[in-house]
Amino acid sequence: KLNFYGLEKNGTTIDLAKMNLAVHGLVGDIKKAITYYEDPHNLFNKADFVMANPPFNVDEIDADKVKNDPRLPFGLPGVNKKGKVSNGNYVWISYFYSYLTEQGKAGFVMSSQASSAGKGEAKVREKLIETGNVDIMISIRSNFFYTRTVPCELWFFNKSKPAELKDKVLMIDVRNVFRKVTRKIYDFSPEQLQNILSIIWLYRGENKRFHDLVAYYQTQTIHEAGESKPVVEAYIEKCLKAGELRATYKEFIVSVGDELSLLSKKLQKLIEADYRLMAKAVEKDSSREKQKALRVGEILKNKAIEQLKLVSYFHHQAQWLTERFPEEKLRDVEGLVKLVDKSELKENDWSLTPGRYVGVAPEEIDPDFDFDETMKIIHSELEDLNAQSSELAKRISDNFKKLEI
DNA sequence: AGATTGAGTGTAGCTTCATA
DNA sequence: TATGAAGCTACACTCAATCT
Repeated sequence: KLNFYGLEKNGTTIDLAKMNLAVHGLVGDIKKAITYYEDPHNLFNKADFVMANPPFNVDEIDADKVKNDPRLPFGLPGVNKKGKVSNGNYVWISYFYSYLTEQGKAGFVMSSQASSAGKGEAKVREKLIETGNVDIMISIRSNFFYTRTVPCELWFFNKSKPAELKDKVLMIDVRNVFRKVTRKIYDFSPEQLQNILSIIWLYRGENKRFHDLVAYYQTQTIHEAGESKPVVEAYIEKCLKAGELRATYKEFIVSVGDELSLLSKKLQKLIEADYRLMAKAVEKDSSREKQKALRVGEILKNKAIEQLKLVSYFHHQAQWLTERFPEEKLRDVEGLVKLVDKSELKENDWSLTPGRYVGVAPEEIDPDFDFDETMKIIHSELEDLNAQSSELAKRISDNFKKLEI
């Protein structure tokens, strides 16, 4: 059974935290406190797990008040001339570490600056790494927060690491793994989250879970292909030129693996092209009935495309994993992951920034982006807009003439 | 000592949305 | 459908601690 003990100085946030616990059916005690100076739950060496998202780069912690706090086992990170701790990040980090029991684990969000900061902060970091309990570091790109655009890093401590992983840190850089929710907000899709997690399974030797995930994606690809049948057939029924579409569909329904995904993409292209022909034909003769038929066609097209995309999507997920870890074992992957040991950290000023170790990823090609196709669409849109533009210019000019001033 | 940086700030001007 | 308030975005600019 888990008991939650929370600390927060903001009243509204306390209410939110309590609601969050209640909604998830959890029991917890959230106390109003300023964590820098107080430990009302007396958590020192008591927590099996620590989870936190502390404020970043705070510069108002009174150094005198915290300098003898037992929760700073690695010392003060540095004091500015105003008598404040120059940056609060390592106060938070030290506190989280000190709350852990002998087997405890911690995971928290942290400002990207902290993992490579110099001076006093580097000293604290060195001592922290020397414990051998820094487990995993993950870089997250900007726009994952709803209200701020800052990038961040996830830090994980583990005091019960197996002996062979002691003094090793798994560096993961997923700054180019994301899904766009809106123009300003990004997140991970459930599959992206699983894929990141599966790297950690390999690190922990839970290779079967990795294998099962790949197998799941493969089954799902076939399942989604099956689901595609009725929607694709519905479109073919109404389409303008059935020839090539029908032939490709015949191949599609009997194919497997890579070919299944390729044919799903080919079908998508053919359907898009056919729909464009359909739309062009209606423009010229826009009777109400034909307009209506076009709208039906558009709905059918969208349904078919959406479903076909799922086929290539799940196939792509399986491929993403097997390309990077072909033997279903952890290995260093350029730009994504590297298992680093203490000596390498030392050579790099004890930096814990994943990007520094994993290198730069080879540019990934968006599987859904087709340059020729996109160029064609943009070109035809431009032509329409140009036509409209010259039509409007002519009307404006005519209107001026009519004013006869 | 100078350059860089930032869970910075403020505001004009545009878009969106509810209302009459 | 016209109107105005609120919301949002892009831009210009701050300033001092930290970095080199």
